[in-house]
Amino acid sequence: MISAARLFARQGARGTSIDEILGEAQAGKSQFYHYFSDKDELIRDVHNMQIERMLALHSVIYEQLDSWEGYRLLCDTVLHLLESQRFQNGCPIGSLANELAAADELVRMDTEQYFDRKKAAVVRGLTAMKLRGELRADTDVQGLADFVVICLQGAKLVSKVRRGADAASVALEHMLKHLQSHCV
Amino acid sequence: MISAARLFARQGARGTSIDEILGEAQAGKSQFYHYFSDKDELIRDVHNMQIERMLALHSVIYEQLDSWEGYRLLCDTVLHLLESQRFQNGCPIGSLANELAAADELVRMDTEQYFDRKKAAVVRGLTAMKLRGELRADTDVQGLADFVVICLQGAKLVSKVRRGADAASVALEHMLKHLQSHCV
DNA sequence: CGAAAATTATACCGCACGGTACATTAGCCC
DNA sequence: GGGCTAATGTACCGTGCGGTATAATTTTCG
Repeated sequence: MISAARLFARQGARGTSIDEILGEAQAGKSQFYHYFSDKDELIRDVHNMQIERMLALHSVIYEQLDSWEGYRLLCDTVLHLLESQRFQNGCPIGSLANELAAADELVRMDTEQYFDRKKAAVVRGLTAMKLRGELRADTDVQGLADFVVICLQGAKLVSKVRRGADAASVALEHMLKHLQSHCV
Repeated sequence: MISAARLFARQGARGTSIDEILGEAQAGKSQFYHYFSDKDELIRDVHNMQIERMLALHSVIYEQLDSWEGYRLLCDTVLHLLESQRFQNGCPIGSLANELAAADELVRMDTEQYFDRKKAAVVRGLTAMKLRGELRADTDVQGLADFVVICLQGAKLVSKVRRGADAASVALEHMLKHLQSHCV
């Protein structure tokens, strides 16, 4: 399954055959159909695994989103993750969602929930700052959280196409600046 | 070819068979292989057509990016385009790039150029405003242009997953606000 | 008209893919 | 050990796919 995840991130789900996965995982077909009913189920399971994996990986950061250092850390972490794969993969969740959102409603909904949870983390952080009086009282926390999610997702897509972090990192810098413009 | 474009936008390139395209286009296989050497060539041609089509469709708006009304018009147009397809397609160029950037270097490079041209339009507009003294002299025009491209791309992806424009439109509103924060 | 060239229809090929059948092994409980 | 179930190996099947061959049709133009 982790082989599948890696291949899906690189080539997409439809661009990866079951045999290819099994080849890399050194497994036979019988094992596959013992654990999964069909390819769609594998895809959904892999996708959910990636979602949980990503949320877990960033959980520590998500708890720091009540400070600008937290947001900077978030951006840096995202960029480093992209760089560690030489900008060839982009966002595994976003990529798979983009590929299959129209074809597989379950994938679409799971991805929507992923965005919701990511957004919720930002909302928590910004709300805490607001309550502490660090942000102006009229700050649109919900809207800013959507803004952050969209910027991150866009940055990951563009860095994949550009095979580099330059545009993404400077854009995220502007995202940060906009957040900070809501300081009292 | 316009049938192919429509199907690719809905189901992705790999999720669309040649026969399916020919069925909708009411054409035979011989015609296809008369005009294209293989499926990859069709994909690239469709992709380039979409790029030119999109740039042409927005060319009037791109000339107005030296005013905030221009940027608002850009956001509104993008959102309306998404809505007109009931948020099922997202960005045809971004989606195809996301699907094939890793597999087809030509698609990747064409998409990169598309981003470049989009960015250039923003750079032109902002530079004009800067020269007119409407923007602060230290405004990072290049960075802001990357920022705009990334926000738009992210907004299109998220609206596709969310099947709605709410998050996207509020995020683009914040993008606008950030741009305007560079006023003198 | 009539030959040459471009265009279209249709039947077909090879194959890689998703999925199945069935035999074999390994673990487990009594 | 012996019987039972879960796990694995492997050979195979049907089909939908990308792509080809070839013939029929239309168009072009002298």
